[in-house]
Amino acid sequence: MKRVTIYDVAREANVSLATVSRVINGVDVVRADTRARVEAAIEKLGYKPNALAQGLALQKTTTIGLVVPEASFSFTGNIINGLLDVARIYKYNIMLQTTTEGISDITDIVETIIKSRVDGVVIYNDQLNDKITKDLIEYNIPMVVINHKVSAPQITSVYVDIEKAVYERVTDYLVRGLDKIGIIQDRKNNQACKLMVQGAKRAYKEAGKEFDGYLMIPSEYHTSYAYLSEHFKENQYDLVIAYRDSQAFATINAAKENNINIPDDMEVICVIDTKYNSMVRPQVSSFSLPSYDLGAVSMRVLTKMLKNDNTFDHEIELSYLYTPRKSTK
Amino acid sequence: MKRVTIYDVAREANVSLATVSRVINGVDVVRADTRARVEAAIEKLGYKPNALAQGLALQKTTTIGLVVPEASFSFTGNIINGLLDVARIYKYNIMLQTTTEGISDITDIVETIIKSRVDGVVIYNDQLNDKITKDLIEYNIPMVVINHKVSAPQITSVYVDIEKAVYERVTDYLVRGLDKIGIIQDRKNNQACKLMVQGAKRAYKEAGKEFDGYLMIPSEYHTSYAYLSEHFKENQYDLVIAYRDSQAFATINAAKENNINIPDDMEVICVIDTKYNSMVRPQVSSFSLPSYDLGAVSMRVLTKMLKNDNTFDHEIELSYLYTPRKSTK
DNA sequence: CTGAAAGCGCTAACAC
DNA sequence: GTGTTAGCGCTTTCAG
Repeated sequence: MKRVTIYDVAREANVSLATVSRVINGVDVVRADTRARVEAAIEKLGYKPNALAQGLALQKTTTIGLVVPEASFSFTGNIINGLLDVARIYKYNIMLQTTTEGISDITDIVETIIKSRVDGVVIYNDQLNDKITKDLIEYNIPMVVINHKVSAPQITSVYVDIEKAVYERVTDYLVRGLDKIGIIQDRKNNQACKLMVQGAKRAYKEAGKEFDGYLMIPSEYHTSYAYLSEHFKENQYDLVIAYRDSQAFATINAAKENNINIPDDMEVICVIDTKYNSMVRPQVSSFSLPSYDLGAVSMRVLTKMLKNDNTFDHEIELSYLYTPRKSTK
Repeated sequence: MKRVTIYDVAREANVSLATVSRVINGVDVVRADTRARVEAAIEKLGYKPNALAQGLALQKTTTIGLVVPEASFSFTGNIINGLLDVARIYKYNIMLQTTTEGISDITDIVETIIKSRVDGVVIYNDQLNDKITKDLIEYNIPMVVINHKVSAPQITSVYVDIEKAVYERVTDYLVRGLDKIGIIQDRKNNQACKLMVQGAKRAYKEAGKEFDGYLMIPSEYHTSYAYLSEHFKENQYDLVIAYRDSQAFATINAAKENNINIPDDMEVICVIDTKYNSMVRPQVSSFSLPSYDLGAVSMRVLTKMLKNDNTFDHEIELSYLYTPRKSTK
């Protein structure tokens, strides 16, 4: 595969490389016939601009880095879809990296992505903490963080207020006198769980009670299902809230095992759901986090950051819509 | 953000840029103390090599392009995970692109990916046909195609023999005298469905019968579920085979709706499954396509192609493992 | 063991 | 309108 360069095209069309550059960049000063000649040459030679060289010369790559956790691709997948859809509109390329719990340091990953000179990066990761975000800020590159609120000039965050979502729902139950509420730990989503518990605590506090329903899965149990099957033998709940739908399914299965009827004996709600929630019986009531939008909005705002368009907020809250289904009364 | 270049490091360390280049590339001829000086300078300045410039100079980017369909990220997600895991080992970066049915031409997508001078590309897409693969071959770039057998020197295919899988299973039923078998169309996976039907046809033919169980979902129905709920009122099956688990779930739900008991009245099998299959009741028997391996093996073989290591086959068949679960007797 | 210099492919002033 | 030329940041002979 011999590569054809801008020089080859120039020679073929009998013009200088500057002119070729002009036509491939749509600079509108080239005479029509010259342009035609150049285009013919490009076609004939099958010339494709080398994005690398362009990137070097322009100091921009029209590529953004995307960092997501490796697991749970159904929800993440939606985010990616949303992001890619708008990336395509603005002609951005995506460099994808995944973080593996424990194994890979988030900052390392961002580091390798930055080496390839992306124009900006989008991060979705539940393991973010203050130390990491501080490191990220130092990279001083346009960045948007999904589902984690951060405040920094170079960083925009796009998120849903999970704390509030849980707070509102829990309050609703407390008002009705239902106060045996459990929140299931999700090992992969510390941050989200923390927010959920915070929301619950706030609701309980306002009701003059104290929240004590955090269901930590002991490490000897490999799955929530295994633990809950045991746990439900001794404990009963009015409502169980899980982060992802898969956990809600596990909860429901564990309940069935103990002859606990959903939703009559116990109700179940999850925060994020996937298409599988529509195929399962009973379907789980959820907050329907706008996964696709999370990705799409993030990319959209990143394009604005990249062109120094400041007509946007640095903390963008997307709303959720609580959707009751068959797992609640 | 002022960028620090190799020149800055050279000046700081009082050496030439050639020397700096040597140390960052681990060329082992630099005297220890010079090396130390350079490393100190790198550290002090926070220098990060510009992968773009390296790519230009080296004519290789250590980046591969990955093209996948936009939907169904759970199975695709596993492929991506597998691919990324081995990509990380070999220090490859990933440029991700998705194909959208109808909207984006696969060849266009590959084209934009090639412009960024990736060293190779991996494609997973069910809409591939002979015309497209022919175009792909012309790009003359190391390429591996997942789940679609192609024969070309520059292309390696990594796949599971779905035709055989279905053939074997169907034969098994036919032998037992069960010959009301349906295969559900999957609009997003033409190719896979075609293979499934081929397998069924072969089995029927060998049994001296003719297969007529291809369940085409009429276009006025938006979901398989909607159609099957109707369809099962009039038709009955011994076995229904779906491509993905989500379709199997739909089938099961539609069956329940018609008081058809799974697996007693009708059995259900799917080809690919996701983690959701373990959370659903009844769990669906499946062929357990090795999604993760599909990605991992593809990346592994691509690295071999890229270093002209020819110790591999150009058609790599991965095996499936038929896993009976609760949806079959 | 280290430095000088050419070249990777392209863009963007600056001339003409 | 079009051509010339100096970078963009790095690698790699080739000298020394």
